[in-house]
Amino acid sequence: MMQVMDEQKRLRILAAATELFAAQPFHKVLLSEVAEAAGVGKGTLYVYFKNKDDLYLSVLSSGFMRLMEQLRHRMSEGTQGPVENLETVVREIVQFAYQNPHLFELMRTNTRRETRHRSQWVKKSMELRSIIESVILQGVRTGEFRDAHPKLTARFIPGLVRSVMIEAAPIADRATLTNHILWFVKAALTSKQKGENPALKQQVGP
Amino acid sequence: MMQVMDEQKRLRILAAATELFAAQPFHKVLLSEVAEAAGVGKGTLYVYFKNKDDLYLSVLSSGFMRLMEQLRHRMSEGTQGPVENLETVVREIVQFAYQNPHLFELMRTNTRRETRHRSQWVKKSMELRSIIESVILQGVRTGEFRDAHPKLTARFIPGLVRSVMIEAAPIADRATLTNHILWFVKAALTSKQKGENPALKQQVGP
Amino acid sequence: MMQVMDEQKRLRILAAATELFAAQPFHKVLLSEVAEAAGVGKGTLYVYFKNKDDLYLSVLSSGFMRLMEQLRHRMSEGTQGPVENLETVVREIVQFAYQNPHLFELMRTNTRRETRHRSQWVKKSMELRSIIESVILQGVRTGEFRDAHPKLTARFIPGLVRSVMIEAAPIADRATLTNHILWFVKAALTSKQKGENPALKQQVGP
Amino acid sequence: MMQVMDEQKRLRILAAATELFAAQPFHKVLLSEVAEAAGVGKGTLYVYFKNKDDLYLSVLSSGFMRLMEQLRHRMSEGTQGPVENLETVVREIVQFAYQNPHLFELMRTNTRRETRHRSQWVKKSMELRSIIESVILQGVRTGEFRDAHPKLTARFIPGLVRSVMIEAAPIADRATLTNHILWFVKAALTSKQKGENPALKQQVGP
DNA sequence: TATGAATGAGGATTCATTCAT
DNA sequence: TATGAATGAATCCTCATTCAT
Repeated sequence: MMQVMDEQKRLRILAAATELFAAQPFHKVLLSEVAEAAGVGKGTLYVYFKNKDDLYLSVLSSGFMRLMEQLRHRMSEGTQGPVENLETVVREIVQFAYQNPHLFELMRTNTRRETRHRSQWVKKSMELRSIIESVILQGVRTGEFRDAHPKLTARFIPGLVRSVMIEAAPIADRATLTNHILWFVKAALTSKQKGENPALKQQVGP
Repeated sequence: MMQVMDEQKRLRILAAATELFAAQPFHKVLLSEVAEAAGVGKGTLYVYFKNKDDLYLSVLSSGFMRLMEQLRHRMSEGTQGPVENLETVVREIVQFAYQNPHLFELMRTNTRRETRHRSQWVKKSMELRSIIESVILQGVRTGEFRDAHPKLTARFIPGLVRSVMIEAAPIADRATLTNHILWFVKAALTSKQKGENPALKQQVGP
Repeated sequence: MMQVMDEQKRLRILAAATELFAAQPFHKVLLSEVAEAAGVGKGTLYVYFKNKDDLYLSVLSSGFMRLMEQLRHRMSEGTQGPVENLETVVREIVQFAYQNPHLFELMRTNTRRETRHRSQWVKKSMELRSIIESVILQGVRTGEFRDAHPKLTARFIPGLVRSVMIEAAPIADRATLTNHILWFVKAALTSKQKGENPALKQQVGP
Repeated sequence: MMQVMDEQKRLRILAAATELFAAQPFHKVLLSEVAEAAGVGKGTLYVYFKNKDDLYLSVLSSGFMRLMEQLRHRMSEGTQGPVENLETVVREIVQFAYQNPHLFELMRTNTRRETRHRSQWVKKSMELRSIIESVILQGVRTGEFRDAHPKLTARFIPGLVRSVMIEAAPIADRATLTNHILWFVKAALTSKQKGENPALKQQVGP
């Protein structure tokens, strides 16, 4: 009854909302402001989104999907060695974080919540993890990386990037940050350090 | 007026608020729920806290200060080698994260919000960073660590821990997680990797 | 402009609106629902009706006029005794009520609302009353009926039918209801009961 | 958590709402007006009522209960003959209709709808019917009344009164109306008319 | 000090109506 | 003539905050 009438308008709203939600906490963002920023009427928001929550979740969800799109695209461009691939992945995430600073800050928890967005989010989230994991596994296979728990590592790398972006951005420029993150991750994975990661008490789940 | 009469009550409120703020975004947390969870009247909240923002900041601030207390205490117990010290710091943070899971999830951005707490937060935050940084510097000095930007590293280590706790906790037990974090950080810092971190374009700020 | 082009469409809208208005109070009936039920676009409603109020009044008015048409037709078919005429009138109203259950439920108050329909309504309403009244007067003249205030009686007979239809329909079949109403009205008007209806304090108006 | 804090205030709100809902259609009644008329803040309405619908239903429900209260009270005052009892019942209903003209108009359909009010309404509704029915049965037993279907008659008498009040009120004074209704009902029930109400096709339900 | 009923500013949401196509 | 996407005025409702007890 409303489906995709004007995708352009939907995107304009999404863009305006992204900016505003990133700049202020949820409850300070007025839908009237979103509407004005998007150049549409207040009622129009409700044509494209169920309500404020839905709009917010859509902002998160769509941003995340954009990241995945780019990542999948880059990864499919010919095969590289694990180090190169790791660089690509990390650079891509960092670049995305720089291009969507607000959005990246928003990628916290809140996705736990209900709704139709949930499933898409979970799916994309898993896809991201598996891309990272496969890169690590590739390195382990070639002997260039060492990692007793690629699954764990894969899970927290995006969060690590986010953490750096938020905490360290104020004191370093983009190139420095990117290099530092890359160095840190590569250093960890290529380290010859021994004796760590003793036998696991418990199997690591999926 | 508002001279705290019952510290126990204040702590009960803080504990209830911590849990709720960790479980939901700020605007979904109702003060009536906080009051009920704490077993006090709604009005009582205003005896101990200026308003909702103040309560929120107090939650962050108080938890963070607890962490600092412990950390400073542990660090003052005799001098150790940099690796041991790093282990201590990381273990302490992880332990704190386990003991205050809700609080730890809260350590997001929101430091934007100003109030009287702001300054305390900034101060404690700086203290934590400088402890971590000094440990890294110690290692660099002894040649056991390599790090072109200890300041940056110091900044994101707490966030790294947070990220791991949140993302990876569901699929691994405590010991595994702790070891994995320790390994990752130590591996990175002790790596003999070369060629990374070229000259900085810009001075790294304070 | 707005010259009705498709009488069929107009009737479809009217029928859909009748059903919906009968099922829910005015403010719960959405024009979007009416449009959908009628199988037309929302904007089309405004081609045939000035606004929501106008549509509502048209529903009442058109239905009522249909009743009057039938009634006038039946009454013109030769002259009968007052009892037969009363039977005809009541049966006709009951039959109409059965054929237009939704519409009949709608015959509530709302004549308050003004518009152009108002006058038509009032006119038709008066015509119905006067038919009923004339039948009663006929009976009074022949001595078969007794009624100190035919005007009053004439006014509430349609409402009486409506009341029976709504309240009693769930527990009795059509024949039973019809007979019961007929019996009730005839019994009242042919009763030999005395002593009631003392002198009126005030003239009964038009 | 809110239950019956100040019954007086609840009644003030109910009274104000009754007046306003009777004077205008639902959607024209503003809660801000109700609040002002009741001398309370807007938010207070929501302490005592779930929402606008709930307030509306409460108005209907409470009014109806008031009628039942009075009626039950009057009926319990000593035993009378069926004619006297019928007079009492009808007079009581008429009197109530005069005292609550708006409310009486409201007693249309809308109760079909959901909610907690529903059950109370149904219960009171049944009680009213059974009082009327018992009076009719009493008369049938003493031979003073004739009625093949007291259940049906009992069901529509309140609606009959309502109908008269609405349709005929504009042209007659109170005494005239009351007497006319009484005469009509008594005339019908005491009529010696014969031959009506042939065998029923179907049992009359509860 | 503790409370929770009362409040009303603030903002999300609805839906009749318009108008470009 | 027919449409339905767009609109924003109109209002319901929320919830942090106050204050009398």
